[in-house]
Amino acid sequence: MTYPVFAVTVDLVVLTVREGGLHVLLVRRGIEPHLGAWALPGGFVLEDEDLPTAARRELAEETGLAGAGGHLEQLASYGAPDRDPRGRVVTVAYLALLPDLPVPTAGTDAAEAEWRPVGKLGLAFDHDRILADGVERARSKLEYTPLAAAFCPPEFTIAALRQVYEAVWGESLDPRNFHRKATSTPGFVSPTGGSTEGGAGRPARLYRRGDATLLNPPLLRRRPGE
Amino acid sequence: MTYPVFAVTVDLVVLTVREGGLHVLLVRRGIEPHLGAWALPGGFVLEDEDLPTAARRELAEETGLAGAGGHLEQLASYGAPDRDPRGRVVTVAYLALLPDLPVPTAGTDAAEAEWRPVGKLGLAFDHDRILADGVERARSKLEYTPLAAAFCPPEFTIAALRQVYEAVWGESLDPRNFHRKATSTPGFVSPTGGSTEGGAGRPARLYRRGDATLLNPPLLRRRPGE
DNA sequence: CGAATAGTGTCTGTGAGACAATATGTG
DNA sequence: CACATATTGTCTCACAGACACTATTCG
Repeated sequence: MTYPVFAVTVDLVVLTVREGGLHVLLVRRGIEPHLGAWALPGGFVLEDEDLPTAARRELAEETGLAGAGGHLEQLASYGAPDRDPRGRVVTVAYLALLPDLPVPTAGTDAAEAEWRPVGKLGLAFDHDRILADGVERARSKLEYTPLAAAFCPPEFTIAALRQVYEAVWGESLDPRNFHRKATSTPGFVSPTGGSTEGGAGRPARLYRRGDATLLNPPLLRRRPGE
Repeated sequence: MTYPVFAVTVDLVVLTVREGGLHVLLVRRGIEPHLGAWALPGGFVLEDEDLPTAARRELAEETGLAGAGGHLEQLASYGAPDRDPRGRVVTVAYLALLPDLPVPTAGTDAAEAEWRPVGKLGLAFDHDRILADGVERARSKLEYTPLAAAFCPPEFTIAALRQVYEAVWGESLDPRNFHRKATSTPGFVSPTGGSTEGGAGRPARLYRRGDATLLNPPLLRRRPGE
């Protein structure tokens, strides 16, 4: 008895916060199918390569940045029979959260790459769906984990952390209550001792990411209409 | 340029609550590799078959039960190069939550099938890891979703629902506080109007699953040592 | 009635959210 | 000093958890 043959790819939902909004890294496809369309970065899993390894390799190739302080996790897999005209292709999607970084370099298969605000983007394949799943995952994870810090540089202010929440959730939070919550939740952030300088207003203390993996208690977003 | 060829399987973490504990459905393998070892039920994805379709088909084949009131969702994918000696096999694991049902019938590839309490089981392939991920997912989901009802028959009592939580989380909950919480959280359960009869003590009202997809506020478990 | 289980009421502590007040920089 | 931003304090309400109490059935 024989079984169908598949190709396996990894696709990346690479998110960052810039200009007050959540942005995703897209590449313009340089090969068929969907030549010229925008798509999530990704590529085939190689012989003898594990899935997380493939994801990290693609991330490095497409962004030129080896997960500098960011976060990478598996999102979900997609394998509808007609999702790729070349044949049966199952893609394992990964979600990456990165600090705001210079415009990425295009990879081998990609003619161009750029950050785009998340939304209805008309991407190649089933990438709109994958992006939507990734954004929803990121929104949820900010509630229960300290991952918002993955969007920040190694040292950051409480205000910067709050702006991450505001950008990802698309709602504004009270700076005073957020400050108290962030600094009092065990393991969320830890002070570096340093402060900002040169800006307007009182200097802010700097923090780095704490050692907790789960926020307790969580930081729940407002649930619209429930 | 050519790319590696994979086989794709779906494996199922099928959980139920029986005898006060969380149990997983295992099959004894009837073919190589790992002939005779216990493993999660699963099989190859067929030509022209979507991943959720394959998962539902395997669930029906291995349990003889077409998701009667239960719940099925994708868990994660596993694709280490050496996870299957036959070659590159990526498996997409699905998590199924079912009410307690009669002992399942063995499927085509399985010599036997039975419910086993979850724990360290020494399963074939990387199935111990997959099982652990599935159990952890189930534990988390009970906090934020009304999925505990997927472990119950269509109509159930609040006490039965509480026993699901106690079994999955492995801790005991105050029946009175749980009752108030379950009945006051919007969309968690809705009364059928009926009651139990014949048992000891006051009859309990019957409920069915509510229409909420997310519990608000959530029902948080005790976090050990955080 | 007594045992058993279902369901309600009350109290207390914690934390979220609204918002006043204070601290400490820059121009 | 005026202004801007950071940080702390106070008040109130909602809810979790502890637990007394009432309700309803069976034997």
